[in-house]
Amino acid sequence: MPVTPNDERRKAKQELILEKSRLVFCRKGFLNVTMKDIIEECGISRGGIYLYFSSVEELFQAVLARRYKSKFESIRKSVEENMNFFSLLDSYFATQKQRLLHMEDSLLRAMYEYMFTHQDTGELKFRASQLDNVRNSISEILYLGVRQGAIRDKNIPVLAENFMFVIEGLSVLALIGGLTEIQLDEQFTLMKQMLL
Amino acid sequence: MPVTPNDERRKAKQELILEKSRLVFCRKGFLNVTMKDIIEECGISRGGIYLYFSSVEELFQAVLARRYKSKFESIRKSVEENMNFFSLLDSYFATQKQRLLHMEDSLLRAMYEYMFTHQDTGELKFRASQLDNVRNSISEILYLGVRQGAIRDKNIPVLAENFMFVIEGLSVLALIGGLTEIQLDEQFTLMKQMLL
Amino acid sequence: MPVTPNDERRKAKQELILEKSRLVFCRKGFLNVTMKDIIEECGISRGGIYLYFSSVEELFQAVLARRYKSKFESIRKSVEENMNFFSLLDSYFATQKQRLLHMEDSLLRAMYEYMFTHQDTGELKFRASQLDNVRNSISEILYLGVRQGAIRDKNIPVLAENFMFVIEGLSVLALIGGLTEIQLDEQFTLMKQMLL
Amino acid sequence: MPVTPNDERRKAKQELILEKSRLVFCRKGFLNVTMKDIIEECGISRGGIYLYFSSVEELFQAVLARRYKSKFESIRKSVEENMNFFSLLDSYFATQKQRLLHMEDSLLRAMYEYMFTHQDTGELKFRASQLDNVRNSISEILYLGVRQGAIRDKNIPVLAENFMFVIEGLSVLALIGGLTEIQLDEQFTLMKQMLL
DNA sequence: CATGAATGAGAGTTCATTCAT
DNA sequence: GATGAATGAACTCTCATTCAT
Repeated sequence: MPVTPNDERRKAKQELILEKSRLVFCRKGFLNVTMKDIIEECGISRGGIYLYFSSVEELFQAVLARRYKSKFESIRKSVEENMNFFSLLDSYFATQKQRLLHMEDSLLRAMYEYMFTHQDTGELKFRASQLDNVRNSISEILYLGVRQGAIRDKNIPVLAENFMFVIEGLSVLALIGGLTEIQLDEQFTLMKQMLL
Repeated sequence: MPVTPNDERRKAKQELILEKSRLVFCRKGFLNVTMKDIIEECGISRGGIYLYFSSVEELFQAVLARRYKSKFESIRKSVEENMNFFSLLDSYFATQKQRLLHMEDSLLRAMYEYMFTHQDTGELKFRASQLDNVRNSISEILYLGVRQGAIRDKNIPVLAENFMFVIEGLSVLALIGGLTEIQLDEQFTLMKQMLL
Repeated sequence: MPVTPNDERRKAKQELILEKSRLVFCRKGFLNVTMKDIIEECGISRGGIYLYFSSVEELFQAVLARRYKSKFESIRKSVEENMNFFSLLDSYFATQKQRLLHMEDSLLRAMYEYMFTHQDTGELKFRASQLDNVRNSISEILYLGVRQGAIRDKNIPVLAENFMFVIEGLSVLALIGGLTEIQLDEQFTLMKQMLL
Repeated sequence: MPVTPNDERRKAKQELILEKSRLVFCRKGFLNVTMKDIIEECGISRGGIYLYFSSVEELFQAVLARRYKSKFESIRKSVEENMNFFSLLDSYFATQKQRLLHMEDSLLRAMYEYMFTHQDTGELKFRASQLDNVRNSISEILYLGVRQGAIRDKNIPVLAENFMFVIEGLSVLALIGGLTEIQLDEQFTLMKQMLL
């Protein structure tokens, strides 16, 4: 709920709030976060937060928006630059591996909590669109492989979606704390085998 | 929770509470359920519920425990009876399909909500053990296929785990409302192809 | 917001709350009254009041309803019993005089505050209907006088309304503290002269 | 409120604030007006208003003071000029009628709200003095009628006060939305009859 | 003088949990 | 055992007022 425009200090403060809030959401998820948590982390006053965000929901959406703004840009870029398929695939898997092994820094838990409790309000399109992004990214990578002759053009969309589902499943297991590096490697290896 | 034994009425009442509560959890998930919802559905008094369960958490755990007690029994039985592999696999996929297309009757949403908000308390082993069950069930089915010569014995554990992850991913998408029957069929078809 | 019916203790407590609240409304008007004032006067807990009334508004309406339930009954009765016109008129004026000279025990200030701040919500019909009652009471008294031949049947409705307006004006002055007994007597005397 | 003199800009700004505030008070009454409403209507800054008025109360008092400064001047003038009594009376009633039928442009609602919530502070003498003005104005008009031989010199003070009360009663009804033009005309007609 | 970001007291409301009956 | 009235901690949100710039 911005009150007045054109102010750099405002922007800076907003940025501070978003960053501090992100830490809170990573630590506590979404549902257990109260405005009190936010203001304590930000060192701001009880009423002050409302000058920037009028609810935890709005704040969380802003945190997500900021976070995932340009996450899939680099992949697209690599594809356009016709990077070597296997390198790109390995790089993609490596990135996912990093993410999955360090869930404590991730907003994913918060996002799930947000999703499941906001089913009715239609605001969960956010996560759906994120999944779209994942699928599209994988899809682009696979089509790159096809163009480079590295893999056969056999049902790429379904394959991409399969990888997306596996990664989502891995994410859930990671969140509940039962995912090992070995399991991860096994799955990524299997996925690569599926391409041949 | 007093444990005065030899009281059938107590058992019956407990059962009633669990069944009614299950309906509530299916309808509202876990986090939006209050004691009021429970007691209203059960027609029990506000204080009375505490004679059986001392918190919504405990109640939910009991509901889950009752629910998933003998869910994987039939698969084990079919395996022991050396049922035809492809029939069993199709049957398993059909069961999953039913479940995934009718999430409104399912406790899954509630379970996710419970999981994500109870990370710290170590009580999320429950879901982990459920995933174990899924993996083991699939694993048993696949080894049946191997024994019947229907598929090759190639990395069955990893394959079973892969299927588990895919199903978990499908579940998430089902919960956020973006899963179609076509997507489901595509994935199940793909999984079958992977076996050959 | 009653939760359960048939309970005498509930009725008694409700009655207690209404009576204590009335005192608060007399003392502080309507607008400056908070739930805190109410619970402190009632010796009830913060949440407890919501078991009976879900807002100060609802509480105030209940106080009014209880208060003015059978206020105009006695007049009607006297009219039906064909009481002597001048006695009834004097009695009516005496009652009003008592009321106007002891505004500190009256809900009138609270009612004005309620009225003026609830113009839009259509709930101010309450005061309008009270004014109706005043007018009707006066009207009945005057027509009694006509029937007894004490006064002429000359424009009774307008006259009754005039008296109502004068009394309303007197009430306002009483509330702002500028009304003397002499002024009152002068006006009542004048009104009587108007009838001849 | 600093009183740095010899500053015309200050005077002008103060005047602007008073006029804009008056509009707000007419529109929203007194109690629902916040400093935010004022500063938005005035286009002044949040802190700036405090350079001129240190509270909504003070501001409202100033608005009233400005408003009713010379309201009764014209009547006095007409009386001094020995204007025809019946013309002046009709003119006075016509003015009142206009006011009573267009309460939405009036500060009266705001004034009542102010009065009733500021009983203790002794600042409600303001309205009392306004009523004095009304009574005095009517009184002067009636004495003019006596001097012109149009009416008898019979209890003019009490009669004037009676008219004042009726008008006050009419005002209240007008404010709660139940006053019709017919009722008004009836009362004004009745008042004229009382003079004969 | 003027600004508007920041403050913090305090209002309303909900709900798990207790305890006299 | 069973009841449900009562509790009070915790939460969200508003707004008059202050103060560094």
